[in-house]
Amino acid sequence: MGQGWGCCGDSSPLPVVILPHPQLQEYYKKQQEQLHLQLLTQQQAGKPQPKEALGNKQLAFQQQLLQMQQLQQQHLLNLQRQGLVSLQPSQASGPLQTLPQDLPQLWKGEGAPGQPAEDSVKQEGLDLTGTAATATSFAAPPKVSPPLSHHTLPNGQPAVLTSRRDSSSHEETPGSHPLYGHGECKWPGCETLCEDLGQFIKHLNTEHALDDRSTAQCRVQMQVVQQLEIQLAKESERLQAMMAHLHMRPSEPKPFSQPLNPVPGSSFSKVTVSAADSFPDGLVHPPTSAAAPVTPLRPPGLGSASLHGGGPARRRSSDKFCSPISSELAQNHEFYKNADVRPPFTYASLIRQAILETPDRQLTLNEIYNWFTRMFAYFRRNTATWKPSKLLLSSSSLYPQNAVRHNLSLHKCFVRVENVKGAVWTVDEREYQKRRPPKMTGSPTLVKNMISGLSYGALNASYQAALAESSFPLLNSPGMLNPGSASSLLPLSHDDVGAPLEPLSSNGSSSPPRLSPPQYSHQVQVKEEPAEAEEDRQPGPSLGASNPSTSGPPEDRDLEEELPGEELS
DNA sequence: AGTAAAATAAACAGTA
DNA sequence: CTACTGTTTATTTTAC
Repeated sequence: MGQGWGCCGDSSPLPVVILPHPQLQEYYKKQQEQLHLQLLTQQQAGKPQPKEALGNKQLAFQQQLLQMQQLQQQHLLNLQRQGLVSLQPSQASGPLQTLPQDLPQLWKGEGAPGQPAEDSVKQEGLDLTGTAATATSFAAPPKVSPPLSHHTLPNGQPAVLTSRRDSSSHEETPGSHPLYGHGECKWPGCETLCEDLGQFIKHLNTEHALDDRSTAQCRVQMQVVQQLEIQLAKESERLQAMMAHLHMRPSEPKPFSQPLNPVPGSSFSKVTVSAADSFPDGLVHPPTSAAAPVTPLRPPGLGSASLHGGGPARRRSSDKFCSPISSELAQNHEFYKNADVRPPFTYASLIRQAILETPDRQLTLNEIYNWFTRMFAYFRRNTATWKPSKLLLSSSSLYPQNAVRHNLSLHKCFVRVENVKGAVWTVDEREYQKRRPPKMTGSPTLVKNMISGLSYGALNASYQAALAESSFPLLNSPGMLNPGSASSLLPLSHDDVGAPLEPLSSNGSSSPPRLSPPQYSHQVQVKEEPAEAEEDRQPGPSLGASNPSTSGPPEDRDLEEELPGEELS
């Protein structure tokens, strides 16, 4: 090795945490404080209140701050789900450590842990009231007593830390009320205890009827929300900028960050497909322009799998279930494209993916090269690894080389087909499936599910669940775990489905070129079997020449039953 | 510790 | 001869 593994040095086991929880909370507390003050002033200026009302107002504000906090925590959660904010291992020292080993490498880079993030966060702060206070206070040790500190819950726990209480408002049961939770009225400033919903409703109607006070409180609440939205927009914007910045310079510590917009599911497939399809062949992105930060990237949320990159040298770790490659790739397509992270897939699976992504299911060697460099910033940046062993530093357009060629030649699953223009490479799906014995690791659940041949959705879910479970506990939040559905729309998604457990049926006709059989006119070279024991399969012919025409779209051969009982290994 | 698979490196042959 | 493509062998790493 020793080639240009630029940013991915080996072994630097300390994950750099961007925003440790405590800091974030402090930060948000500060924001709340500011907001609190500001709102207070607004209120007072706007319309003078009787003293008592003011006291009441303060209570109301506190309540609102709680809500605001809740929003913020949700935001934080979102960030965490996206992997933008790693969970401070420091606090959850133990089990959390299942974080992908490569994570450190992603973060590793330059020195001071947490520095950049902290800087960027504190530099702006909440500008409701002039940033100075906010900025400094954030940087300052958390001794600043939050305005809410006196607002403690019965158990003495600062309200700040008990989002649980508020969160109930989101998970209401049919018979509940947004303003009623945990037996008390959640109207800003009102914590009246109500035995049941009925009583609460009564209370609501009497105490919080339509009057000046209620409307004023409502207005304040609106402002709170508004401010939060503004703040959110700002933070999002900043995040985008950070992303852009980092993508532009992959040599920087590379968080697996993604712009906001965790568009769940829906747009994923579109983005991916279009991106994959839209690239003209042979187009190689200039390394420098790699950034496409504006597009809604999706988090490599799946966590570990996607982060298995880099490493001291090579690591194909997840290739055991490397079948999810296309979905994983689909989901994190943008990520790999921009982040200098080694994709956790084997060359073979990547090559296959490249080939299968094309309508014809065939690629020339050069096109495969291009696919690699196009799809993976990593391969763009580590061209040294790719260059032919020979020497030529000069020969410009030589990127992926030896490894790809080697793999193409080595694996029986890659079949060379000659057409008029030259030779193209295709995939013999059957061979590809064979070459991976169903030994897989991962969570027992995952394995079980795979073996029992659950639907892709289930499989994918459990896969993700397993990953999330082991790596990113917070990923378990409902929102983020469903990309499976999206990816299942992808033309290639079926490949993963079948891959892990269900080798494709012998028809394996693994997609004869759907469009242009003519090209296969010439000879098909069948690879020599090292082990002569396999006479029953004819990879080559099954592929190209034979059964041309119709062979429906790939989707057809989806989950064909029957697996070739025979092993091979 | 042993093994299989993959990554990596490199030599070499064929062809345009 | 050079560049590219393709095959093969050897070694090292990694995961199991």
